[in-house]
Amino acid sequence: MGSASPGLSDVSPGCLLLPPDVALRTGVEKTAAGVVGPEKREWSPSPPATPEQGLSAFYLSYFNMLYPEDGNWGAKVPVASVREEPPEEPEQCPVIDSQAPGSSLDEHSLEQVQSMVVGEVLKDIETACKLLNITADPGDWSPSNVQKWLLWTEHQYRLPPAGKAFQELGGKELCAMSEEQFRQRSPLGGDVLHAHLDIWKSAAWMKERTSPGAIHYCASSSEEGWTDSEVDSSCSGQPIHLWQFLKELLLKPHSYGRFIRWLNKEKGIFKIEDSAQVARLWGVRKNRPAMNYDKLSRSIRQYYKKGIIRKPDISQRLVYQFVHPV
DNA sequence: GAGAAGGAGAACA
DNA sequence: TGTTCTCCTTCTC
Repeated sequence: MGSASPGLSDVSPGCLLLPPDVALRTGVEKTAAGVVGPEKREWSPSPPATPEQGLSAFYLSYFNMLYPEDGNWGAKVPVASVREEPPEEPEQCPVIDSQAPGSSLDEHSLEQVQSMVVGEVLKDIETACKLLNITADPGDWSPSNVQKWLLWTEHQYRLPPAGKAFQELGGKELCAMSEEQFRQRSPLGGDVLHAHLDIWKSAAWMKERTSPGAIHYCASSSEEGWTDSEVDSSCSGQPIHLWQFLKELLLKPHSYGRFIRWLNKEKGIFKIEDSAQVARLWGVRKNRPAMNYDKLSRSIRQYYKKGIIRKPDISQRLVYQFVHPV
């Protein structure tokens, strides 16, 4: 446990997860593969039909739409960023043309970009898997997993609730549905849900291709001071504890730093910046839609007696401390 | 008013 | 049985 999934090892560990804040900031128009919004595009991700059809290009196009104006991206990749998409050609999956006149992408840097993009998409899904405690392959989902994924995706992209429309559907049934069927069940967000499911299916497909065997995400997200073995519960089959969940969020500052962050990592002191969001995430994780911070904090306080969490010496609101930080 | 603290009982694996 | 959820009251900031 705690090792990076095969096929991801060549990916830069730099965290550029699909952060909820990005999703929330940009809305669905940036995500869902551009299938919604005023500039609706008809691009719907599907796994490459042939090995020659590069997966990297597939994910790169996904990334293009995910972060079309992410200024930091250019700084992270020391090469020319992904080619600007022309306003037209909505039917085509954009392909990077490293030979294009004026392009400063050489083959090496292109590979760097491609591998990073693929890695980030997979890490993104991996994060959701861990938080929701579901497998990466939608085909394996139970109806309850499907509901979790729906709840998650709806929140991420501010879609209208569609859980009831997909009730009793397992992953296999879900995967077999066309975009039109998604739209019929959820007229307002069905296309987005379908696009996202497509991305998950593609990722699972690729994962299977690159690493024969079971798909399981037990990725390393280790940052000094905390070890995955004590935090990553999602692969153990054991129900996750709240304190583990909090550590998981703390380990993903790029994704959840707006909600919860370290004040003093060495001492294990952290602050819940957005109590409602943390409670909501916990509720999604535990399938408790009625979860709120009042209840979550009560659970945290139960840890006082157990010596897992305590209030710091200088007590502050929304600030807690892990008794054994390492 | 929001958060903290803690009692008490229920639910669940 | 242990853990977490839920509801509640009281107190503090």
